Amino acid sequence: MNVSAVYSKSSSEEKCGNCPIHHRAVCAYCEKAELMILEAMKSYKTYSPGEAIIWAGDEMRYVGSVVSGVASLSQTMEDGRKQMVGLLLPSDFVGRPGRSHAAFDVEATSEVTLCRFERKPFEKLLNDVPHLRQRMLEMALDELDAAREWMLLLGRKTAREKISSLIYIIALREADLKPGSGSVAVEFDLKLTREAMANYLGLTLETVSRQVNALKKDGVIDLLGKRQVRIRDIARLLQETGDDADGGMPY
Amino acid sequence: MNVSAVYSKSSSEEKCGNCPIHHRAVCAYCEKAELMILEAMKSYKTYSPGEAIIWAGDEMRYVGSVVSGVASLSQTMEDGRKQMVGLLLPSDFVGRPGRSHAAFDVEATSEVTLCRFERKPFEKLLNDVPHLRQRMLEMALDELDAAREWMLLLGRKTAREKISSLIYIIALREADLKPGSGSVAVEFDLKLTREAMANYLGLTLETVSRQVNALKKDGVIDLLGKRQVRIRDIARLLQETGDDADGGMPY
DNA sequence: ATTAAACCTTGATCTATGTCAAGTCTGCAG
DNA sequence: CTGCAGACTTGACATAGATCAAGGTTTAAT
Repeated sequence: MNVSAVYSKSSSEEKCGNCPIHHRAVCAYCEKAELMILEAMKSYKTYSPGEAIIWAGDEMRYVGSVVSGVASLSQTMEDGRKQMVGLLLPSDFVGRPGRSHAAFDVEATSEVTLCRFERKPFEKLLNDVPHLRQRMLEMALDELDAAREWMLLLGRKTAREKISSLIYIIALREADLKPGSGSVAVEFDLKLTREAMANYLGLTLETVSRQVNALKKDGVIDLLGKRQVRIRDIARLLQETGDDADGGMPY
Repeated sequence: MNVSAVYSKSSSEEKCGNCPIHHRAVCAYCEKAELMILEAMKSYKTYSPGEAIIWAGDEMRYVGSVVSGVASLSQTMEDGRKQMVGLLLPSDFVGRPGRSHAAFDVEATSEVTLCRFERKPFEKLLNDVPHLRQRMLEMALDELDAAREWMLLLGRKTAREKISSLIYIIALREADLKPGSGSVAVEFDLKLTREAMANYLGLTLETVSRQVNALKKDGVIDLLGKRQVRIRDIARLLQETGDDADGGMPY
């Protein structure tokens, strides 16, 4: 099923009220009247896997929200070393208001649908609509916390802990979107190649492959196809991440 | 000379107009009238080197700006592995509005003076004063960019590149505060122990020591005392960081 | 059905950085 | 001046993860 098609076709589906990410995105706090302004401004665009959404240094004409799919924010060094610096899942915001050019590359990892606004008018709106800027600040601060959690992972965790953390985080966000899945065995698609995972975790793809299979061998997860993962025991997985059982994790 | 004493003694020095960080801090866009509200609310507090400003999990009664000195934001794993996730230099903001408990540890690295506001009233102000929330959002987004730059460093750079990047970044901020120092040989105090550097860079202190001395041996920097550094050739140092000569660096 | 491209796995080996263990230097308290 | 603590350096050795190399699978196009 092609989820994005739903959003690019029928205009009756373009009502913000029906939007699956409405309660989490920048627009989360907006009221009816405010949503109508956004509705008038927005346009959907769908990108295919591997397609570039914007390159670092490009002029940033649009900003917007990920409606479906997974995109990656990344940086590349001159010699080709690449580091993902953000994983953009549904409801995450793309682009930085108040900056005319993109600081990082954004690429569609799976098929991605964006709900876009032209940057300039959106910046104006940000000044005029309190609910919008309040949510924007909140999201920026949440992302900052997430980035800092990730710094701990990159700087201090072992390869096994890194892989476990990634799977755990994706699982949490997946479970969140499909509510009602308590602590039953969670099963989902990673939507990332081994190489993409490696770039996110600061590892090589070979190490990712070895560690994923080690987690399988040790009975922490099952693999049903290369990217389809079932978590056998969430508590066990959490242990493997090296994180405090309770603490921090702002996800 | 004890800089902080200046700010904790005479009340004539507590005018925001005289404040050395006024043009960069959260209050940067505030007008006279707005500054007067802030002046009425603020209090200074000085911490000695090594002292904790707040621990992760503590209730966050105050937020505020670093006026002088260096503080570190960090996270510690149960087994003691520690990662700094932010270096707080003068004008940087401490604390997260909209959150009641601290997510990270904040410690004074050198002697640190903070310009503090009680969190609750400050949050209210953030809603009422457009200039304040505008700057707050801008600072959050800048920090997010900086955190992402740091993710590249942690995930992909070699030890030598990491050390070079750290020295380069501190040098830039130092030079910024003492304007007029063009591309002359910059000389400054790192204000960080080898261990603090290691925790920031995701290395061990031994590796930091070896690489700092290697940079000295290779004529990139001079050491005048353990933490006093002179950069012989800034362009050369920039090369050693592995970063694009032009691109990114949001500092 | 056959082939090719993209992705993934697995093995053998190498190396940057960590770990462990002595030291050295500096400044300060007595 | 002496000794002590904290910060730093240096060496020898260990190892996690990188690198290099060869196949294996899956998907989809011809």
